[in-house]
Amino acid sequence: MSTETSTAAETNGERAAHSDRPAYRYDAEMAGRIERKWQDFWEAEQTFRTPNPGEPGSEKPKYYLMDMFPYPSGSGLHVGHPLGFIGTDVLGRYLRMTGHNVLHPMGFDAFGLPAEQYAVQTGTHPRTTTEANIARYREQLRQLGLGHDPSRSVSTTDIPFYRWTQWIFREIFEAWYDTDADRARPIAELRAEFESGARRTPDGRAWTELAEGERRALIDSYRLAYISEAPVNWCPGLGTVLANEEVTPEGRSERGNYPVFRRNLKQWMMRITAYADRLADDLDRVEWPESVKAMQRNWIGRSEGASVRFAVPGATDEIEVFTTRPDTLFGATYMVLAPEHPLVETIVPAAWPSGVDARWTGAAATPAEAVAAYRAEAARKSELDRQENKDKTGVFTGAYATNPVNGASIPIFVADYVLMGYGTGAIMAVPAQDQRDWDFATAYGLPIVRTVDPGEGFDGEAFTGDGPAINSANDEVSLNGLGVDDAKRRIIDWLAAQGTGEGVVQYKLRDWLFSRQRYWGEPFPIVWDEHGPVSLPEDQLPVELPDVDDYAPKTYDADDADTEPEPPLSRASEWVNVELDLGDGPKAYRRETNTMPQWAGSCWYYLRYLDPENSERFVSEEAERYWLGKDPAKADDPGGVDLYVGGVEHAVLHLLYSRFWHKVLFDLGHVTSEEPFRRLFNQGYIQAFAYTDARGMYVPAEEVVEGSPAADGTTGFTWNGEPVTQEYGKMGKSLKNVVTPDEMCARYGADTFRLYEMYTGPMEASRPWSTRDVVGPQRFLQRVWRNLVDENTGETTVVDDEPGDDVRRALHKAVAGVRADFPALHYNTAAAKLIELNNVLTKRGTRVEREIAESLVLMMAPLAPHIAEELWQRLGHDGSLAYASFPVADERYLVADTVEYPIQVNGKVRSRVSVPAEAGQDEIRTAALGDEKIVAALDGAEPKKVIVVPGRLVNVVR
RNA sequence: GCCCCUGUAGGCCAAUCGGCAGAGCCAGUGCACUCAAAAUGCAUACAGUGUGGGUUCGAGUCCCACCAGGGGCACCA
Repeated sequence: MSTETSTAAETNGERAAHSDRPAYRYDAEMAGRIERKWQDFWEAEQTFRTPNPGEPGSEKPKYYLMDMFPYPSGSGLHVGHPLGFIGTDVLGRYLRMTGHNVLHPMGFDAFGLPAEQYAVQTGTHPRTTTEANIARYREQLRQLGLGHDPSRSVSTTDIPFYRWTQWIFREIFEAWYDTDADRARPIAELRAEFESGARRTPDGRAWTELAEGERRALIDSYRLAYISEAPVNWCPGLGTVLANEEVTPEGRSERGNYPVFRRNLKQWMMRITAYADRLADDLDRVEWPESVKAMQRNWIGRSEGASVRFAVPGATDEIEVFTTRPDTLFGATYMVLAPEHPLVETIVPAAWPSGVDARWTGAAATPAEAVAAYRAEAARKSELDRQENKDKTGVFTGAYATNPVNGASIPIFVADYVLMGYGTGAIMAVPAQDQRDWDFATAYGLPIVRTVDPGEGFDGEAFTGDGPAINSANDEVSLNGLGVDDAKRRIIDWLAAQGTGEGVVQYKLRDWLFSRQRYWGEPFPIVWDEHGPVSLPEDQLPVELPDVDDYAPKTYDADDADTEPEPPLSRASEWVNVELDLGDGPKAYRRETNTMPQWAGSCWYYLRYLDPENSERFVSEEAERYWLGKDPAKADDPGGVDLYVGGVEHAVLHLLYSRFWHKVLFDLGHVTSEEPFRRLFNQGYIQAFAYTDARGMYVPAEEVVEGSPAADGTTGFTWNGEPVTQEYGKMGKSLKNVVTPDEMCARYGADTFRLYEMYTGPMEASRPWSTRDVVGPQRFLQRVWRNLVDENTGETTVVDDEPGDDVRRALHKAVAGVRADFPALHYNTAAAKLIELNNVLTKRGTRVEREIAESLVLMMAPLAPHIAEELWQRLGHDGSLAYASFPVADERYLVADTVEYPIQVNGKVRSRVSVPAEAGQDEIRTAALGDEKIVAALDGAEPKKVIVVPGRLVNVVR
């Protein structure tokens, strides 16, 4: 604030110097007083306390409105953050005034790395930092006048909250996916099936023959939350595994720049892949932006194809491939295994076949050497290297496979363009119909056989389009002449009959890595005994985070890949080693020392808002059914939050994880809805200009002066006289372009700030922040105030006269428009209509009639609630207008007596005529053709055609 | 490379079913008020809708191609 050159200083200076300003002018100071007054009032009166089913008020139609909750960061909010929050608040306030029981809660996604890092540096407990940040956020949000129900605010770090996060984890752990019933079921039912013999064990032994350890391992292999050896990003220098996003393209940690290694480590996984089909299919049942649905479908990556087995003469194992183009099998001229494929080792012969192509051997003496060298090279490359370098490389294994459709002997290569992580890690290569295979075949001199006719004049390489099959017949089956889809069906049938393949569905979606070696997260409700993990019974929850001396995981020599993660909790040995009675008498256990990822709390917080105090259940059945239940009036409605607003950055992960958890809870009978969020809306972002000087350093954006563009192409922006370069993008501390809501509230008031944010564009549009434009909305509020209140006395100037028809028309036009705009989230146009109405009143210059004044105040209340409440009170009403009835348009004032029709001749407006509103088409036509300018334009000619659009225009074609 | 979104006045944005390109805000200009300025009020200029085709009586709106900006995916067999 010390370097302030802004108008805030000017404003304050002026006020001091000009005490002749009217005492009751609506300025920032007045706005501030009004805003604090009404915020206190709403809090004291519990205006926004929302009734649950059974309580008075719950008989109204309900509406569950929700924002994606924020992470309370140490730097607080900037003006971009509350855009969505204000948008939902406007809708909530509008819906309350139109008779709805609106639930609009707010909470905090408060586990996370920054608080933990701060703790590592300073020794401050993350809870201390987190709670301080939350308090700051609450203040910042409160001053914006958001109508949240404060009694429902939750934080994921609250122990009563994460108790239920643990409970849900336990439910997931204690469940398995029954693929026959296509739903999750309790694990006890699976165990019962094994015990009774209804379900057979994989090796056919009876349940009673299995040792306890074998039984446990078998059951554990079915669980929806399970332990797996998974390849993860292990960073010894930081002592933790990292998410993919936390690894740089160079294969180093984003934080600290330490080497990161792909290593198989034991981690907790969630079996989200069991839900792949339902997660993809149910996207058709929700009202979400198509782009987000597309991203989720893409992420799930369902593709239908066939699994085909190729025999390898001399080897015991077959090679199984996945292909989406089984119709091209006759064109498969070689095979490729991923470098990590386990069969690589077993099929490699001792020596090269005679006459092997020199390009295939990698100049190695034996296939084993060639393959070993290639695999070592591939292992060195990071995943990104492999993706960036699209030149096809590979090496021959020395072995051949037999194409099941024609018995052809085809060479088997190892190449890193085939990924172990997708399909079976092996492909049949069809260069004629796949560009990647074409590229490889060309480089290594492999044959190319077209099996789809690309048609006359095709001069491309691989042909991936549809066309009749050619060269595709054996003694038993012929695909020749069939289109791609028919050919696929026929060959799959044939493969199935032969026992060499069948139709299958593949997904890109992988199971979800769920454990982190961090302190500031939810502990797992899991202990370990000699056989594996055991969930704690419900009555032993929550498992609270222990206090520790050191919040950091154990770190190692940065290059020592062969180290093991040691989470901070593992050193809390008194907490880790416990004696518990889990039903079989007291026994020693070790606690799970990983913690859950930050996504865990956000997976279900929308459920806790419904019933935040419940200590018996994560949410009561009644509350869930009332707020989230399926709407029987809508076909195939999945239920869920009525409107969920947030940024697109959560398009996949958060929204997919939540949907997964919700479906598990549905399957287990804990909720009645099938989807968490019935309707999703992505708000745009407030962006900002930033400026750099000649050295590329950011300069304070607020102090940059805009000049006129110079002839040499420079933009004319200067800072301290120095030319600077303008950039456009995010708002951030390091970019020196942050504007905070606190500043805006101080300089203009919260209502002006709210109105500005809602007014500058539609909710879904991103747009630049422009402080100088904020005066527009402020002037509007000032004019409304001045139209209704005497600036010198503060008394209302409203009169009880009957308004004239002209004003009534303007009013009802605004009412009708605003009633359409608010529910559609078109706040920018709603505000424009209110400004228009107020401009009519201003221009008229007379005292405003009560009927008009009250309607205007009610209509602006969702956007600018504090000033509206204040005016409502000054107009003589007691209490809040939060539940007052929103004005209804009267049809009588929406129709005009006469309509002015523009008359076009050949599409160009030539004249206008006024016609009574109830005139029929013939009358309008006659009036138009009788108009003297039109008569002149026609010049005696008979019009070819006359188009009359009722209520719109007339077009005469000559 | 593939997919999605967006291009309207100096800036931000409006424009029901294809029907008069302008609702509103900022900045600009002029005037009033003022000793003056600020604030306030009043009045105003400014684009033919990214480009090129097409469909139509009529296109910002529909279709095709291209350009620019933003986003997503990217050897997924």
